[in-house]
Amino acid sequence: MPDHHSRPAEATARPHSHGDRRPEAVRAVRAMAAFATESEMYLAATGRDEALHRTDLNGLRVVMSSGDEPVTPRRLSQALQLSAPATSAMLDRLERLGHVERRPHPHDRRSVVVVATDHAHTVGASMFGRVGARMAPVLASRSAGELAVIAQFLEDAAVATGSARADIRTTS
Amino acid sequence: MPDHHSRPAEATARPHSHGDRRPEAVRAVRAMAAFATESEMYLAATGRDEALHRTDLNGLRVVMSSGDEPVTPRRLSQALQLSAPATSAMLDRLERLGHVERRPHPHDRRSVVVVATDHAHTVGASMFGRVGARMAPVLASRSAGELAVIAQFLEDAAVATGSARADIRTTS
DNA sequence: TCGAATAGTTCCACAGTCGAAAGAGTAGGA
DNA sequence: TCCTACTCTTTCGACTGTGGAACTATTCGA
Repeated sequence: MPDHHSRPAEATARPHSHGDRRPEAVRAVRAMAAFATESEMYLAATGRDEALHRTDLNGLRVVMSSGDEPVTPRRLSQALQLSAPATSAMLDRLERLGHVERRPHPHDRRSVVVVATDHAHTVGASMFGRVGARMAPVLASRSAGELAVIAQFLEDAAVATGSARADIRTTS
Repeated sequence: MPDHHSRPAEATARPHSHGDRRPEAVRAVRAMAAFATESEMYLAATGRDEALHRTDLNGLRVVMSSGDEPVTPRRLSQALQLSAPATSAMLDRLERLGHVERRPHPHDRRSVVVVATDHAHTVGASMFGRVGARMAPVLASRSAGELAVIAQFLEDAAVATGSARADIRTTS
């Protein structure tokens, strides 16, 4: 997605109302784009390192962050915006590599419950640990107050991005 | 990539030195993961909307944000971590859809220079405009001082993520 | 009880990636 | 100046991920 360097970005960053033209806002938007791009490239690189496709990594993320809530193929399909066959194929790959197990659903015999294995947790630890190590000084050098501002902003930005994605469906 | 909900994340967020265990830091890391995930999903959704693969969108981003520097297939290949044939195929797709043009390189006849068309700028404007509209109130509600803190943090976080990606190559 | 709907999997066609190879061009050293 | 090694891009072919259609098993409500 183009950042503020490109023509259309600057021309259309304020489609309905006047956008925020403060230089701090421009810099923040550019920084968000750069961070999003680096995150995507890190995902792709770790995927190559672990022989996992991007979809597989995202699937693991959903399974591993579901808490006590059982994860079914249906739920994964919705969370990842994948078709049913693609979700099945992804689970085939993760199962073959020993990252997940399909278990019978406790009260719906059409379905299965997907659980992550210890191997998956090891891989996740390695991935998160690597970026966590590099991120530690970035976090440590900020005060609690600054981190709270940053966190709140990113939460709001995530919601806004999700709304923009929903806008695509309603305008198509 | 697993966020803090998962076991390995918490267990390994401090691989060498003690990580930042302040609740504000935990919240910030989680917010970064959520924002990165939403950004990736927005990219995928707009890609589907415009019949453009994720690689194509990233390619356009590189072409459109290159300023005066000529973009060659070689440079695109490096920026996107794609093989030469994959870069060629991507340019084929973008050219066929009228988003880019391949022009003769001014002083290296082996190469070409890739330029974005007005059509590409229109698409970029639409994509950025949509998310820009949703992001506008998020930016407008922050002071210049807050935005400066946020931007600096995300720039540092992007560098840290890039370093983590480089770490993959050296430890593999 | 039965029919409609749901859940997941399989089959198959399409599309994106990369290794190998080929052709054209460049650069540097003898 | 010329030749060799290297570079750049594209093409070919094999592999892999996605999604539509179809199938099977199961669930649920009339």
